[in-house]
Amino acid sequence: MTQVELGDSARELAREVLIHGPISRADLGRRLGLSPASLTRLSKPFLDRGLFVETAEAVQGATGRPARPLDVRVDARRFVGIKLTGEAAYGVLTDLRATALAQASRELDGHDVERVVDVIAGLVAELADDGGAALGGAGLDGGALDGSALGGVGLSIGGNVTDQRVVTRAPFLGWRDVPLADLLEARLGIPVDLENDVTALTTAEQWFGPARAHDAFAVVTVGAGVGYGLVMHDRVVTTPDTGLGLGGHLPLDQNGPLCLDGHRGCSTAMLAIPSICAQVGIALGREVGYDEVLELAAAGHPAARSVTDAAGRALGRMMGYIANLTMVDAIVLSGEGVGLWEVAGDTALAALAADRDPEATPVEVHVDAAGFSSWARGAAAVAIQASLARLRLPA
Amino acid sequence: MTQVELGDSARELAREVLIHGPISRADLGRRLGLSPASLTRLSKPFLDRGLFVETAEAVQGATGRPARPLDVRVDARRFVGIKLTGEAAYGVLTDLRATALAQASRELDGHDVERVVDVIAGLVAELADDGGAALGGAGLDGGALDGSALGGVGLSIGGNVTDQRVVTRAPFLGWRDVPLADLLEARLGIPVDLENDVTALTTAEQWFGPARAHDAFAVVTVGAGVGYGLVMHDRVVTTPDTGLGLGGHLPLDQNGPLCLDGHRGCSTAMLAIPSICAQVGIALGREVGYDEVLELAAAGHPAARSVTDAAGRALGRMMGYIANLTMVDAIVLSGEGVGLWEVAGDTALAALAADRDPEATPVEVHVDAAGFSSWARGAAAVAIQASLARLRLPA
DNA sequence: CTCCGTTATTTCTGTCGTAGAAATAAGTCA
DNA sequence: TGACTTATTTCTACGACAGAAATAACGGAG
Repeated sequence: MTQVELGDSARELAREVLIHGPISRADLGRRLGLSPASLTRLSKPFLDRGLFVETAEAVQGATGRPARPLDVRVDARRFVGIKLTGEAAYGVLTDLRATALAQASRELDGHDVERVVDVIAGLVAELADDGGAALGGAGLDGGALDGSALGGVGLSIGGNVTDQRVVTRAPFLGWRDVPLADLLEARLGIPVDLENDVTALTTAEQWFGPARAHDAFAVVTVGAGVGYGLVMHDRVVTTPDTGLGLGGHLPLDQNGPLCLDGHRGCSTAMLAIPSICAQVGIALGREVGYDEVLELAAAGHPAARSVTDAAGRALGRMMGYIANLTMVDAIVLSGEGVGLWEVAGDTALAALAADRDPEATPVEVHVDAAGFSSWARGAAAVAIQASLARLRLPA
Repeated sequence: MTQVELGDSARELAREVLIHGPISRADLGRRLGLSPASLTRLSKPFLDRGLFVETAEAVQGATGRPARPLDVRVDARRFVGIKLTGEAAYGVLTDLRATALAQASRELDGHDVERVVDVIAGLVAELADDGGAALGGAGLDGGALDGSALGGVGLSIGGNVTDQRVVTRAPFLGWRDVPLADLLEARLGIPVDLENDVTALTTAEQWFGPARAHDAFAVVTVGAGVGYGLVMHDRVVTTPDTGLGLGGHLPLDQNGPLCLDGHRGCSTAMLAIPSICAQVGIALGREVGYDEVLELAAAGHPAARSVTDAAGRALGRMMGYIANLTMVDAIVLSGEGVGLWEVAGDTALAALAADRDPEATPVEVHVDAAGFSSWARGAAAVAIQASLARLRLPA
């Protein structure tokens, strides 16, 4: 009756049920290449623990013993995801499938590490309280599975993170080698896992997003800048350069505006919110917000229309490069700037089609309209994933 | 003493020794995550069969029991690789590491399947004879391992191949659904494996190329067209679109010439041999061959220089897109058009650097100067890989 | 020259994860 | 009600693995 960490097959089973549940043992066996006997053996500890539940699936007209599909108990634990920027911490409370239950944010009053830790801890406590979840929670393998405890906190940040423990580089905060996970765990008393923000968001899309059935897809985020993530062979691609934002400065339009780095018509210059607002603002002779830009474009205002059309063509071209070079057939658009899709999505698709062999598989484009909270939700996904990785069940 | 197919660990061991040998069991254990006991158990059948050999590595000054590195017997079998185009079949005879031992080619006298099969069979027989290897050979698990027999034939083709058995689409030959592997095996009496030509070449670079230590890299081929292959997480990326040549028409220079499909400044228009020759030919007012173009450019001829510089910038830009979007840090250039690198490689590297974050990992560029025979060698690599996949050893 | 220390490899043995086969279960349909 | 189908469980054997100990082959110090 000792608790042991999950073997490879058990871990894959847990992930498969989390992502595709409810699902029968027979289907799981087919997907995982395991025998019926193994499925029974491997699922029993999860069922005994209460992490898996069986649902009754009414399938009318099918012969044979009815399947007893397995699912995860989504409210077993709550998780908090925090997206940290240079100005604020944005948080979301979620269940085991990263479904947002509450959200909140707090501004930072400076970049001093201890002050930031204070703000984050306060935000976590607020979110936990909102969801009726106690701090000082336990992993998935101890205590009641009734959503009354936090399973963990995920925190994502623009920059480089090492081993999910240390922020090695965070340009917006001016940080180097900050052991943020340890500091937060000391304050909160629950596990904390860090990740680069684009990698975190990509992880969320891999496990919980509309492209989760694809074993290869790309993620493009549009916001203050342009971010880019990639999943190949069912694994998020990360390298030592993750955090530099290599997708943020692709040449897309040689007649476009300049970005801060002096690149004419690169992805950030063409797509980022500040750049789009600035271009339209010049034409209007006044500052203009992003929502207004999109409204003006939707209403046919010439200057707004011109800028968003060029942005749409640039986005389509970027998706063409992505699909043709990474050979993915699904792309997820996320971030607070995806409102652009409403006014320029058709233009983007036309540009993509122009750069793509007509015989090639069509590229699915999924738009995650959740806006900025997707970043925090990505952080929650990191916490969920880490929680599963730490899980130990009776042998 | 029954013969069984290799388990996963044994197969990985064979591949690791083939790619990185000579290598000690201790190092193999570290690379494969296996215990010393497992290394001994798994390597014994290979040693008994004579496929592995032990080398004595003189390491002066090291303490402890000297290592007995394992290597493959490269001359255990010969392999033939055939690259089939619309006009000819090009062949190469290799050893177990795809090292070319002989090469030959034969023109096709039409696209009739039976006639093409005749030409290929003749070419294989010629190459086998050149290398003193008998047809009607055996797999790696039967007969003497002395290079006196062919282990198999690989054949690569531009287009789509299914299960390494059927050419489902070959535009240059006008073929659809041709069971070429069966037809050739009936004629030759040895295993034949088919593959898309870019996938085959990518496989060869993965197992035997200078980038083989990277678990992710891209391959760009320059020739009559432009081809593109990708390895991610140590696996060649293939999709149903493999064969369409999605890397062949990337927009790279909006002031470039047109390709046959009407794309201005796409990769084929900028880099392919026929396009470069045509551009220089227009300036010279006469037809000009590729070798002459490169010579003129090297000598500073203005028109040739201009065309190859533009091509270099386009290549650099393409490599920038590849590295930034696939996150690889190695790119292999191959094909009969890589002579371009001699005259425009510096220009290409400068263009790549301009599109790449200066803090990002430098991208290694490897140039495979073997020319057209790389295609045939790629086909041989497919045969070698398939031969290993079919291997059965005593339990 | 002998002994000690180090590293590599082999041998022995037990453990663990797996699947095949049979049994059991729960439905539909005639 | 019985036959058939499909799902799941139980029982049992097998194979792959690693831990530990033994063996091997060196270099270096005394």
